[in-house]
Amino acid sequence: MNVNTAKKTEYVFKAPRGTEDVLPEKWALWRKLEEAGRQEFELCGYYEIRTPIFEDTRLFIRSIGEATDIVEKEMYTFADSEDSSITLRPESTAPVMRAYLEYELHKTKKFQKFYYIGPQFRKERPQAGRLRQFHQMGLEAVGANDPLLDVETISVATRIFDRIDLKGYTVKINSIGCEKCRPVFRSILKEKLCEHEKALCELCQSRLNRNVFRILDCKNEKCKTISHHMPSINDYLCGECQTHAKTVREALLEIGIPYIVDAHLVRGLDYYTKTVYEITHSSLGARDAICAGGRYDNLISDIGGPSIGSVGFAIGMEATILALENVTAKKNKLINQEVCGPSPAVYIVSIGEETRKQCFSLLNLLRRSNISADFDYEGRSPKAQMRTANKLGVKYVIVLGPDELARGDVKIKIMETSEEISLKQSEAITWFLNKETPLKK
RNA sequence: GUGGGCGUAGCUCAGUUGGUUAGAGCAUUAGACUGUGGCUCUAAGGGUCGCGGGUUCGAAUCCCGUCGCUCACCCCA
Repeated sequence: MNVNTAKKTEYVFKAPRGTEDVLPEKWALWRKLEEAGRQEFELCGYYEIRTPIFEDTRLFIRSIGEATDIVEKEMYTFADSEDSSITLRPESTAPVMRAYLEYELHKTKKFQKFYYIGPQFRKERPQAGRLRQFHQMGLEAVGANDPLLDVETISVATRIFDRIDLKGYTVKINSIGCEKCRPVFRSILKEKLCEHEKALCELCQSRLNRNVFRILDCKNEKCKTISHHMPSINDYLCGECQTHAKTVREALLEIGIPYIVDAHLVRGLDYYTKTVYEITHSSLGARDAICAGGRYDNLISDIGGPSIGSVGFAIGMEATILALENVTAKKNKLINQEVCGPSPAVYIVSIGEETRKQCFSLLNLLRRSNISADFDYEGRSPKAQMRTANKLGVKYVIVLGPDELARGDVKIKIMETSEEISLKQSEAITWFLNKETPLKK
């Protein structure tokens, strides 16, 4: 039966807006990135943590900030009982911190390193590299104030990108001060910008009261000129923040990670302090960040824990994969083979209905011996089965028809050379197991 | 939430100032080779031209609406 006979109008369901299916042919890229991440995280002493996909809504309101866009209009929030509201996580830092506090991990060991990989949810209008269900891979180093730790996290991120061979990324860093110096800078900046209020774009005028720092990031030419003449946060950092920033920059230089200091790099969330950074990729569009992170010394106390400094980042997996595709000329299929290898190693071709049972039995013997194998479930002609075997890229085909059955043997065809050999059925498994190239998955 | 662009076969796309029965390549299936893959040749299947309305003798083509996708703005790990 031809699958195409179904009328298109019968397919009424589509993946919800802003979500994406990762089809098998593209899965290899995800797997490559995920495995590179796990290897690097674990190499550096980070342990995986898995938190729920949804949390008490109040956790995000408290950590992200009530007046932010995320909380105001982008969260997937719903009631799960009369008096409790839950929210699909829009980010994972707060959940990780919640777990850290809930199990009082800081009491057994103050300093701990975690990593996570998983989906996040935000109800935004989708665009390049931005989805409503998106995936992040990130780490949180909790409970230490050492500036070298900030550098460690940056180095982990860059090595993950190096592992997947992603060329062309840029590390941008800045310091946004702490709860001592940041408010001072904020009021000075606001005061100076108010002098130019009328020259600012409409949006920036409203930013004056909501989020002054973002004006520094505006793309409007007029605003750019104005903000160019504004003081830099770096001139207002307190002694401690200055030393911290200096150490971070020197250490980056020392371990050979190129970076640029971007005084206009600001983070929207209130919990960031001191070091903030972003890794961008030039091949992406307007939304060019593939990793963002920084230090957050106030978050834990904000959600009811002790005053402990931490630093973390999140890698946007969709954006990273987009960037990787942009710089990789190869087709997805090739990458697929590279990562997952041809599957399976052996294909069994049955001839005639009466041999299928024996073939199926042989298939299971192979699999029990850890040899990857498959066979035809569509009852197709030997020729068609061979074609399938070829497309799969198997190294060996086992042919079992009435002739072989009568003699009690099987024919093995080595695809690369077209050479065929006959073996007793009982010897076939041993023959495969003795091959130089392991056939195990 | 705001704005731009685009919707033709499974995929990538042609389709003339509006004119008979809407095409190609790739992919799929099959034959040439009825027990054997790749290469080649041949053939077949696959379309409500996103959907609805309008203009017209006549619409894939023009107009309006709508839905979807996409890019950008806003915002942002």
